[in-house]
Amino acid sequence: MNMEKYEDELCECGGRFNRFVEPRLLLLLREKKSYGYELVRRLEEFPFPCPPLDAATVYRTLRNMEAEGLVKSEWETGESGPPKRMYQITMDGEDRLHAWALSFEDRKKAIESFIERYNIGNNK
Amino acid sequence: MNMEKYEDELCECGGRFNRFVEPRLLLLLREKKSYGYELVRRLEEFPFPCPPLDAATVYRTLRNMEAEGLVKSEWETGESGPPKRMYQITMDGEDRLHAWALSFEDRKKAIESFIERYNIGNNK
DNA sequence: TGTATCTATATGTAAATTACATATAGTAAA
DNA sequence: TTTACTATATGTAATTTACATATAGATACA
Repeated sequence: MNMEKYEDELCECGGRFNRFVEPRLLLLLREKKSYGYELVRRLEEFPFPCPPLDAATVYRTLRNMEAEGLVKSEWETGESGPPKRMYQITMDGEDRLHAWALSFEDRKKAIESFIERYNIGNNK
Repeated sequence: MNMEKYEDELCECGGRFNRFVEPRLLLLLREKKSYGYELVRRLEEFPFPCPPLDAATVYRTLRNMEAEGLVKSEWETGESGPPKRMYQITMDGEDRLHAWALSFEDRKKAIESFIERYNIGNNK
């Protein structure tokens, strides 16, 4: 654990990992079809206290999700700009999103209980 | 991403990583001095929706935390049983715990907003 | 025309977190 | 004496994410 890095950049987001890339992408794609470049920016709509995800992570996660059958894609050539790989959510993807939502309820309770226990012993 | 594994074992805890080992250990050690073997069991007091952490992770995390100055340890030989490495939290550790608590507030809000946005588009 | 910027996707590599397997050794109980 | 419990530790692998870099078409602008 390199904690200089941790302290400088990451403590404000409550840990480096678990940025919830998959559930956020699934939720955005349930709302409408989209593609990597756009999703990078739409991910910032969520008030996750983290710096923006880099594009590489988003592109790679989408490809992995497609390999699992959570989303599917096809190339779309518009009037302007380079072609986009358009993604849409599948039924398996909606099921996975539902599982994420359920687990988030539990996680919320866990965080609340941590905060409460922290406050009990806090003198400052 | 190996999602067979994910689905079988991990979806119920909202993701494999970010088990919050460090903040939970810091909170337990602020309450009282303790040692690895005991902490493994005390970690289960938290209602984190996850399977228990294995001992190896706890021992290794404690050593890493000591290398960062968040805790300090000394051997303690009791009347019975093998000697224990007793840990206590340092001032740096208390500061880190405070930073964790603050970030947990943000994370709670992020999770709430995710759940809310999920429910808006949910028809089931 | 050239060049810089924006759009868009992709791969290589490394670091950080955690899981699983295994090793060691003293102690207690059957 | 064999088994189980207490207690710590290391090796290795999988998973998630960060950072660097590459490619290439489209657009703006000098």
